[in-house]
Amino acid sequence: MIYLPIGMKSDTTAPLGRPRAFDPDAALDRAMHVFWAKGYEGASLSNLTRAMRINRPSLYAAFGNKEQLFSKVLDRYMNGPLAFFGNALAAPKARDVIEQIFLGAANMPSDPRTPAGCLVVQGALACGDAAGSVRKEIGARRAAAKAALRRRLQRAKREGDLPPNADPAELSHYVMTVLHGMAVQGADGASRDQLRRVAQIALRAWPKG
Amino acid sequence: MIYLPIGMKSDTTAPLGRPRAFDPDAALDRAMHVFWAKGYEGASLSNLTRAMRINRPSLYAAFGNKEQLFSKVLDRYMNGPLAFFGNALAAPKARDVIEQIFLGAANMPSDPRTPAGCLVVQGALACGDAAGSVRKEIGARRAAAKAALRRRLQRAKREGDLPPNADPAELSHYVMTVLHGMAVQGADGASRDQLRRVAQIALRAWPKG
DNA sequence: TTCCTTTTGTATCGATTGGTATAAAAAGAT
DNA sequence: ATCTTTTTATACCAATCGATACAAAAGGAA
Repeated sequence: MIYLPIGMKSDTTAPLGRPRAFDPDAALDRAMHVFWAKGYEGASLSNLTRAMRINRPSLYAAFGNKEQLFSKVLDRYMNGPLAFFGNALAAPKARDVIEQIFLGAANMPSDPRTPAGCLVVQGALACGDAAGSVRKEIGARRAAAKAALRRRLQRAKREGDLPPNADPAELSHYVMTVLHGMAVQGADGASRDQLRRVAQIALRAWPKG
Repeated sequence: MIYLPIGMKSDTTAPLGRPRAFDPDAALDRAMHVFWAKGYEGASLSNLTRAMRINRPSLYAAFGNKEQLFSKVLDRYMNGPLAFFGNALAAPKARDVIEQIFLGAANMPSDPRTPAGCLVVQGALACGDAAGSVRKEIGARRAAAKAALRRRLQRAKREGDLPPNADPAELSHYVMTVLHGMAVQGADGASRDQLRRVAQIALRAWPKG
């Protein structure tokens, strides 16, 4: 047995066994589109494998099962189409944070090849008992986003970026409400311009400097 | 053959054949709760018949099939839990219309025996191909509600109840966005008070005077 | 009673669901 | 070349899906 220096050669060589014939990330992207368009329950394994261009055993070997595949797709969705949310939190002023969040959501229907609406909203809002854990996980993602926004607004209040009578918890609740509502409008086919106008009106509710 | 005077006796006598052992409206209410909690796809025929306390052939004889049952449930839902929407349109001033709509939505989680969220939002937002027509119908209901609100706001503008620069179409779009967002919050377990506070903030976006 | 009509309960239909057993194929290791 | 390891493809599994066939049951009409 020879102990190789860490990260010199062993991790650049091909792993043992027959190599994969597909790119897992590309397959995840295709699975994301199916879940996005049909929801967790509406997406069957036949739908998924056909879109991912792999067969069932490959899917189970690479991603576990349908539920774990959905979870990995969710991770990819948060870091992809929903990355604008985390980026917006880095804006210097609270109002810019909100504006970026609203405009980011309004820009989602920009890619016509992308399904309408938001995976985190329409993926598993109401579902059967078998999908209960998926429903809880997707709800936890929504709750985490709201909590991150609330913390950002709490910071803004400490910095004097929000009026003393402003309530970060209530404001974050309002912003998430508009955001989720825009997701439903998007699922109904609302255009980017329509969503932008809604965002503009929603911003009027924001507390004045 | 004897021609009876219309509405005198023939419609008060029991119809031919074995009488029904269940109340169709009560069965519809029970089906509504199942669809409301699990969505169209997540509600199986076994779920439905167990809750409705009838067996499959009775369901098909009385309501057609699953899709037609859902449609009848939707009608009942619009005239029941969602009646506050149509009532709100009758308010004399536009701002009161919106306030009643928001507060009516906020009051929906008042009955703890009732499922969380809104059937018209979470019933079939994203679903498989088999439920495509249901998805279209439920989307048409949302569009009809938005159109009714838009017409009400157009009337308000004609009556001088809205500023000249206000756009009824955009405002109705905004109100529906908040409304649908509140439905998602409700599905996530938001309380009546939380939704009321959101409604209060959302009202700040309404055009002044 | 003897029809006639409708509902009820049981048992089942073919199709589809998520998930696997199995063996051939494709690579590196020895 | 042979062994090992992993992935591929085919075929299949039990369970559940929405939907029905069938006959017994329950009423009014004659």
